[in-house]
Amino acid sequence: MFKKVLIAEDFDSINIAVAQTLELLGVEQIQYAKYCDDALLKFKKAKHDNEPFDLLISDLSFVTDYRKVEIPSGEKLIEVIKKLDENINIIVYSVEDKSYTIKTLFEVHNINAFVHKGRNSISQLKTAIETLLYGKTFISPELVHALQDKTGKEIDNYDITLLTHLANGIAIEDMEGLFKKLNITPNSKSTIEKRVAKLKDYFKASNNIHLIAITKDLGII
Amino acid sequence: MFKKVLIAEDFDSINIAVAQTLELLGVEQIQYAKYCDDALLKFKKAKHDNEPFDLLISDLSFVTDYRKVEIPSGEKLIEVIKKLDENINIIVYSVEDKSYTIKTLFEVHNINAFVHKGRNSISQLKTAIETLLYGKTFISPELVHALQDKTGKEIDNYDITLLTHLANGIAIEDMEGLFKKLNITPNSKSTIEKRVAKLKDYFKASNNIHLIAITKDLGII
DNA sequence: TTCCTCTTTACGGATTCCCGTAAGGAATAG
DNA sequence: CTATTCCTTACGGGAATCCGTAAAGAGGAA
Repeated sequence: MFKKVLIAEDFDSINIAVAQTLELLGVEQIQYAKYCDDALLKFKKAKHDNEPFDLLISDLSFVTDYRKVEIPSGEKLIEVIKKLDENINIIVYSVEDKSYTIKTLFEVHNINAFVHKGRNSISQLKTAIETLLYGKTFISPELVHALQDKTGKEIDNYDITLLTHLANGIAIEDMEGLFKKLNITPNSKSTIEKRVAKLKDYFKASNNIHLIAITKDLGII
Repeated sequence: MFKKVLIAEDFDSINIAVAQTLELLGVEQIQYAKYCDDALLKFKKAKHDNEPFDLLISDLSFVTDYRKVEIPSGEKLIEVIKKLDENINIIVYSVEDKSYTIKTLFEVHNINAFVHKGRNSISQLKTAIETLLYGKTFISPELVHALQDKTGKEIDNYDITLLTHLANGIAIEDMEGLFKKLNITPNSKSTIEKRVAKLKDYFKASNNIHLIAITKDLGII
């Protein structure tokens, strides 16, 4: 079993549950942090003391509050920690279900497991930990499709920028001028109209209002 | 202290933490349900057995999965349970922070407390429970502002219906016919246009797209 | 009733959206 | 080199929107 585990998670209730789970699994040393910055500090201190963590369990999104932070997200935290310790095991424990994000975590950041917060996530977390001990990777069953799914690959940053400005009340009429000012290309009214039409087609929206409602519901903007 | 508490919450990790908290507070009987439908069943059974719950702690949003459910949300669950037992204490434990939603919960559904899931929500939950024992209501400090927010007071059901259909892609052109079919008055294109204009003015939206984006963000639709 | 006010309808013009077609330009293949 | 393809840009017409004004209807008070 892992000896020393670090939990990075902002919600106190989830911290309690994960810590309890680790205890029941026989983990001897459990530490947790509600901010990524604190997690990094604890990680560095442990490494410096020659008692490094052998497992990190991290959330992805952290609520921003009054406190000013350096590391805003779990993804960034993982990136930083991986640079400091190539061999640490990492489990992401998150509500995230976007295939693009999950794919990036495995393929770019080399995480070992992705456990999807949900109705049975604690037992999945246990399974993930045991799977890691055998040197294998784990992903929640309901998300295995995400690794081969290509949804989201077709929506790029340009689309998201466009949708965001649309949702902020910018008329397509004015989008051309705005994009030119922001140095975003392509920026002709015609191409912008075409791109919006493509998005409407893609999301099966009947008009621009519908499109914004749908993409907001999907959390794309 | 409360004797018998029902938890309605889909995430297992949060269920564990809330149950542990209740135990530490000395609650004797704790039951939990991961689906609203199950929560209602347990509630009815307890009432039928003459051993009713005296407190419900409920989430608001429940992830939909393969299972077909009757009650999709915590709000609906609260509505149903309140009809069966006028006097039950209700704590909503949710990540929700939209003032309209929170205000509705207190003013329409008469909940007793709203605890905002976050970094210190478990201690807030304890405070909420103790506050309820004194017959008072509780809301997380970071959300007290939500209750005095004026937004939503002047928005009636007609507006919400209109906005919802707009968000579903119905053109104003077709709204007149739809409203007549649904026996909603007023239903002339002109009046509908005026109402939409009023809403745009109220929410400071620059066009209909912007309007839908804003009202979706506020949780009105 | 008559006056007054508020709401609902009706109508029209200016603007914007929506959706075609077509031309211009860059990259690639043969 | 030309041919092809893909992307961008230009332009125009019909549809829907946005935003006025004005008329018709509903309800209340005296």
